[in-house]
Formats: sequence, C-alpha cells, structure tokens
Amino acid sequence: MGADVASILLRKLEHFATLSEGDRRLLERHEGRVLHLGPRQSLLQEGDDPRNVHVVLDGWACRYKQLEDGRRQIISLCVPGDLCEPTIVLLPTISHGFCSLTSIRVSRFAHDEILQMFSESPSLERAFLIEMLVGSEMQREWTFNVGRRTAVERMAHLFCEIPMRLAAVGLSNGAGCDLPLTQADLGDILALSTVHVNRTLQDLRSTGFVELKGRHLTINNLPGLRAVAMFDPAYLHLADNPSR
Amino acid sequence: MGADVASILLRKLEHFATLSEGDRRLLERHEGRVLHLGPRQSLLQEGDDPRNVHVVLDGWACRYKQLEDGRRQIISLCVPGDLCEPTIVLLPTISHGFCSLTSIRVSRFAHDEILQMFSESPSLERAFLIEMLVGSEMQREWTFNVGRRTAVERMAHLFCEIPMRLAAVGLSNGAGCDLPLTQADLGDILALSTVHVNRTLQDLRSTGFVELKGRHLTINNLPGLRAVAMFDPAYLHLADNPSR
DNA sequence: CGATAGGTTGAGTCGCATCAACCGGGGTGG
DNA sequence: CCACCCCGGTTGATGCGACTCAACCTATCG
Repeated sequence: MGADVASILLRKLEHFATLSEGDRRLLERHEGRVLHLGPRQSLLQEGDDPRNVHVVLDGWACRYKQLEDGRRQIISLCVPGDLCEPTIVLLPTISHGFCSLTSIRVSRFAHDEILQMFSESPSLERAFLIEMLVGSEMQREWTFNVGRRTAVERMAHLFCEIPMRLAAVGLSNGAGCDLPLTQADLGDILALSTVHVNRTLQDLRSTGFVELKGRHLTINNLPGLRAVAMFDPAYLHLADNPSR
Repeated sequence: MGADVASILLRKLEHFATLSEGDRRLLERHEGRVLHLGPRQSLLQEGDDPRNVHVVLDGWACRYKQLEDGRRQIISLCVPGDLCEPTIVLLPTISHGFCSLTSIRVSRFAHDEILQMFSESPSLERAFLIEMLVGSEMQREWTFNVGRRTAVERMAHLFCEIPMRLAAVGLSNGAGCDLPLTQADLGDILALSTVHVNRTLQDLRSTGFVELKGRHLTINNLPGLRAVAMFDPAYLHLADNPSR
C-alpha cells in the first residue's frame, strides 16, 4: 500500500529511457494532488480539463467507449504506473470515457506543472512520449486481438499481457498477479458476452494453463499459454532500454 | 499528378495547429527522397530503420499484423498526408508490418533531418505530435468498432471516416471519394471474411445509402449512413484548431 | 484467347450471443 | 441471529451473425 508517484513512475519509465539523478529529483520534488476514487467512478467527467495528466498509483482503471444502446467496450486498461490521459497535454478534447474498476489512487500533474517539468528535463519529456507511444502499440495489438483472435486466444493473450505489465512495475513475479476484474469487465475488455467469458475461462482452466479464483490469477503453464495466444511481447517495448 | 510533401503536410497539419510562414518555408525547403512503390509492396522491411519518417503523397497504404496461420488484420489505413511511422523517431522497433495497397509515392524524412526540423520549429514538432496522437484516437475508435459494432455498422463507419479524412486533404467533397480497395482488403480492415464483406456491401447498397463501383464510393445519404454507423467525428479532431 | 484477379451466390456449419434460470456468499437490516 | 437481498458466477436451451467451402460469373490483360 502506498506507492508514491516518483517511485512508480521511475520504475515504469526506466524501461524506456535512462533517467538522470536530476530527473529523479525532479519527479520526487513534484507534490501532485492525490485523488482517491471508489470502484466504478468516472475520473474524466465531461468538462474536466483533459490537459491535466494523472498517474495511477494503486488500483485498476480503464478507458472505454459506449454506443447509445449500451454496448460498451473497454478500450484499454490502466494499471499502476500508467498515464490516464494518453493524449498528454496536446489534445483539447478526448473522445472516450475513463473510469476506475477498483478503488484507486491517482496523482495529478496539472497542465502547467507538466509543461514546466518537460522544459526542465527533455529526457523526462522524451520518456513520457515513449510511454505514450507504447500505449499506441498496445492499442494496435488490441485491435488485432479483437479482430482476429478467437475467444480463447484473446483471453490467453490478455493473461499473458497483464502479468507482464504488472511485473514491469514490481507487482507480479510473472507466475501470477491480482486480477480484480469481474467476468462482466472481462467481457467488455475482450468483446465477449459475460456468459461466454465464463465458458472460455472454464476452457483455459480445464486445460490447466491458468487458475483464476478470488481475484487472483495464477499461471501454471506460461509457455503453453503463450502458444495458445500466439503472444509476442515485443509490442510492450519493455526491453527497449539497452542500458538495463 | 503529384502533390508535394510541403503542400499536403501543411494541409493536414493545419487542422491541428496554426503554422507560421517560417514553418511553411521549413517544410518547403525539405528535399526528401521520394519513393515509388507498386501495389502490395512492403515499405518497412525488417531491418529498415523505423526512425526515418515517411509521408504518403499519393495512394493508399496500411499497417497490418498477422498470425502464423495467416489470419491478417489491417490495423490502420494511411492515405495521402498521413505518416507511415506512427512512432515518430522514438521507438527503436515497430511491431507491425506496413505495405502499400495501391501504388504509392512517399516522401522520406531521414531521422536526423526530422530532429533538425523539430529543433528549428517547436510548433512543427507539436503539429507532428498531434498528428500522431490523433492516430491513437483513430486506433481507439477502431478497436471499439471491431469489438462492438456489427458488420453493417462497421462498414458504414468506415464509409463515414474515409471521405472525411480524404476531405481533410482536399481529396473528397464529402459526397464520395476514390476507394481503391478490393473486398478482400475491406475484409482485413473490418475483420470480416471476403464473402461477408460482399453481402454487407449489398446490404448497404440496397438501402440506398452508398454506391460502390469501379473503385469509387458514392454516398447518397450521409445522415442515414451516419445514423447506421452511430458515427461521431470528434475522434478525428479535424475541428480542433479554432483559428480555422 | 486463355489466364487470372476480383466479385457474386448458395449451402452448411460454428462460434458466440441472448435469454432465462439458478447457485453461493457476503453484507444489511429487522 | 436469521431472513433477505444483491452481486457475481454458473449452467442450459436456443438463435443468429458471420465463417467456410465451393462453384460460378465477369472484366481485364498479356
């Protein structure tokens, strides 16, 4: 409990760029307001300035889009260390919703603060940009998933991706992780109905690849799971910084 | 025949940012190598430096991903004015393929050139970044599409998006445009089989919303088409620059 | 004129959705 | 303390949207 902005961000960003002592101190100096939200609360209300930037400290959140008739799709997941506003500072509006899945804590960088920070440290700006570009890479992979993988493959892919992302910020050892999602959430992520999520889950369980109970995911056979998912972690760019 | 880099880029970027005379001259001064490619040729071979940036001058291209068994998904379309490398300069690798759909001309900005240009004009850098962020917005919308819209809705959505994007660079009057895609291409874009593309197309034709023949798309009933697609152009950010 | 790429059509199948019921546990209030 | 509720998970029956396979049609081009 209780990561602070600087440590979690450093952990994340150092996968992408090498940061100096000065960059560290710049982040540590930042005293952003910390917001607490309960589960299923919207962070970006209409009218909020999307040019502030929030970083997830604890808990899970998501971006989503919805049609008038209620069909809803979770566009991307945000876990600790992720930026909530993928449009950093530059776009005046956002065309999707953002809400917590669990109760979460986020740290706010006001628009001006982040500009200030970027002007003091180009390498930090660069790291934030890369973080954002990696977000785009994940988005492309996810379009691919939903378009061309079957239900089982998609779910297996998600179960490969999530522990890797959490491991990148020290929240998973690779063999499993917390997974505080309901089957309905999984449905909205995977573009499946709740019922079919349930059955697909049973499928993956019965083959012994994963266990999922009580909000915890255990992976029993990672190579097998990766094979099913045809998972290639390159798109996560977690090994891009050669000096680590 | 033959748009040049400067004019097409200016046309595109000015939707996002107001550029100065100096910025214009900077772009016009650029004498990038122009590459010609036939249809269905790969632009980014493995090993090409993805930190060069190419701009499409004429023709259509796409990003795609593919599974070992051949299932293929077109992740995004590139039309004149679009950047081929959405990771501008910053990521050392790209996890998708890029190839032409028609024969195309692209203009190259070498890695160093573009860095040089950005350092001379921060507003140009900003405009390129926004262009890239808008690309992410389109990607999110496309994940949504494939996840939650039916075949007809998806296709209608595509037929709303494409003329708008082309109109943004002067290649459509809004009532129609060239559409040099085969039904197989459409299938890879929409995540449908070729056969189903054909039937869905007949569906949209028979309701009188669109005509599609001989590589040309005509829209007979835009409001109707938008209603079917539940299309909201906000995600394209074409009206973001208030001074236009 | 045959070859080939793209488009069209029909028949049969399957993956996933929908609808509906039921189960189990944790929290709440009487 | 128990009755109840509600949420999340599970199961079965049924239906539909989209896929696959296979044939055929049409236009273009060397």
